[in-house]
Amino acid sequence: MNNKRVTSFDVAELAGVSRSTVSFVYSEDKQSRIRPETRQRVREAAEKLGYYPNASARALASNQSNTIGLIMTRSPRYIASDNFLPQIIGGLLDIVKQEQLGLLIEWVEPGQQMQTYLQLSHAKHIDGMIILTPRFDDPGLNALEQLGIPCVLMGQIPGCNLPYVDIDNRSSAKLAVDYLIELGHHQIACITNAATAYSSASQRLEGYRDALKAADIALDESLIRIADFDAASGYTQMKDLLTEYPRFSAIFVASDNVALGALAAIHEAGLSVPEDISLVGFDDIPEAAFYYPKLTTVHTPAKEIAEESCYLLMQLLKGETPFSRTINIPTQLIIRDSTRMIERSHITTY
Amino acid sequence: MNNKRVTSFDVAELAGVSRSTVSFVYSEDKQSRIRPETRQRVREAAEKLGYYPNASARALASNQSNTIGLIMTRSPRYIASDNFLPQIIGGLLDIVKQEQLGLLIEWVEPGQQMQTYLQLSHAKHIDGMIILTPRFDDPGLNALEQLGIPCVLMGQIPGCNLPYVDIDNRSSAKLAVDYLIELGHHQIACITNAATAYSSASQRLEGYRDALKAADIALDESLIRIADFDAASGYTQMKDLLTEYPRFSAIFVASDNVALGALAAIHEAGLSVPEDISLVGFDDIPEAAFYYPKLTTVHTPAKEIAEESCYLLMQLLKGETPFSRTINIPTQLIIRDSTRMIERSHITTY
DNA sequence: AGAGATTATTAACACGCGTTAAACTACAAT
DNA sequence: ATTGTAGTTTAACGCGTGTTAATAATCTCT
Repeated sequence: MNNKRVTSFDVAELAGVSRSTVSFVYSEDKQSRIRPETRQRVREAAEKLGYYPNASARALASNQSNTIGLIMTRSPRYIASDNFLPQIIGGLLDIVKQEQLGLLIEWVEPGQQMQTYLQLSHAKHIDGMIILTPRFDDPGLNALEQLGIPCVLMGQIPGCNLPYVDIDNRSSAKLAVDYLIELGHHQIACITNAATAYSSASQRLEGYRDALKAADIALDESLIRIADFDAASGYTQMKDLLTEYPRFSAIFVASDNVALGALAAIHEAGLSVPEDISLVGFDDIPEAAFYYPKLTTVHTPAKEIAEESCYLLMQLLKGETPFSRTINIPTQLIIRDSTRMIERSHITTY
Repeated sequence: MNNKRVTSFDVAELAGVSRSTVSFVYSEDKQSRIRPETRQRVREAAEKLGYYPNASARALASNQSNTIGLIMTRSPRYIASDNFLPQIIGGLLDIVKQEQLGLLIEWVEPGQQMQTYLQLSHAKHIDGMIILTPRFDDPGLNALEQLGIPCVLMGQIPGCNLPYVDIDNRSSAKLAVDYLIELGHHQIACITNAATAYSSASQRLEGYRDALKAADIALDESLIRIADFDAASGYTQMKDLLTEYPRFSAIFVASDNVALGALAAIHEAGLSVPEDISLVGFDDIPEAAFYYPKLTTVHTPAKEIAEESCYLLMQLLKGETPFSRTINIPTQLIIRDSTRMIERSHITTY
């Protein structure tokens, strides 16, 4: 670095105007106040000097950082193997670029939520935040709600009045299991996508229960396993299920990531999908269409969720009252090759 | 928001000290200057008032934002289906949290690189940046180099003197193809991980060429296909390869993501891996061990790469001269189930 | 041409904190 | 008591920009 930083003062000097004028040129909304030829002169001077407005100074003076935060509620270890995440990030990056915003990524440790949220919002490094996969047991959410900090949840927490964008996990899961039942399956296992402290996990599990109930199938708790976001956990849980309690002809795995592991365990046991076991996943991550077999799964429009969350947050930031503080994105069951009608031989009598 | 923001002035007042003292308490390095009991009083006052130092003001005054940027060189569409990315982000998040830094994510449009880099660094929203998968044809890199902006490449560009952290793509790829040759394969196809403008793609392709050359196998250009990061492109390219030129017994796919699509195309053609075609991937993403069949692939320590990049950048930020400005992380061939000795019947004579 | 109305520009303060150099305190040594 | 000294604290300035209220320039209309 040889030469000093270029400030708006230098630009003003070169353009023969005052610093305020330069500032006005750079705040888009009031452009009408500046005569076009003056603005042109300022822009040229800025270009010549290589002037870029200092973000920190702007943030300090205007009290907004033009940056939003994406807050994740799990540790990096689980972030590293989440194939749903890139879709969210991609979706956000798209909008954020259009809107000239920055995107800051953070994660919170369980037990530190309250402090982290408060710090993030008060430090004003970010103007607002999007919280990915919120947890029931997060005491920080109440604080956010009471303090009225701009915030959008990606996922819904019952009893929490924060704005959110989500799919209807429960009915979507029911849809998936309904389909298995429709194919003639009665003994249907379930592996969750994550610990039930995560709202999406417990809601999907509820949907599974709903479907069984609606079809008058007795719930067998031993057919339920809890996974942990990634394929490895799906593998473990499926293996366990197959050795402990192998009497099921179909399974609902509440996350494609987890389903990949489950598939591996099934193959390893010498069984095949869908011949021996029908499997329905959840999320429809881009890879699901290329798994072996191609996954029947619930399509979750990740990009849309990201976009809606972002727009909703932006409305809150502008102080506008959004049309609705809660947005539900419809899902859709995608039928591919991992499911089929039950074989006669699989039907066990009670 | 009912009450005004709490500033260091308020804390100072309540603690009965001056604002400077508060500031000293919050800058760790000079804590020795403040008497423990005074510091205690300040901390208590801060706690009572709910004081959090304003990030923008700090950044402005100290000329450092304590935030680093992760810059991606492709569009959100390709970010959304990159399963290598979460590992990088997870790795960075880990370090960044320990070091109390922020992580800002950005992407650059081709053609806008120069401007984007300059803006990012001059606006001082970030102190330095990590550029993921740099491209040969990126004119912005020169600018970064000449201006001496703190920056680390994740990936190496020949002729570019910016600090980097990378694996040896070329020799790693050679290793993979050597293994196929060792198994008796002579007709070996290749699908790249991305366009050859990305250094990793062209380097891996070079490694493929090296291996063939070393084994005196004539290079057949028609066995080479260019993919585009994701499974979909792998599927397309493989399908094309199988219809256009089906005479190969093995294939090197320079990315596990792409390999997943390739596998699907192979299955769809009624062939199987490794019986009909042996396949070696690259990256060893966490899912590779659960693909069907489990992928033989080159393990790329993503977490380590992320960590080393982060540490290297931090050294540059502190003005320290790092032990080495270029770091190479060793890779390792992981042998699983997607490769095997060639069948006699596959050996064609020339 | 001159008063009034409009528009363009500027001066001056504010944003909240880091940091240097100076001022103050307490205490030991003279 | 005075001086010296190390240890604490503070006053005051600067970081680069946004924004308001006031001033200057331009235009409109009679």
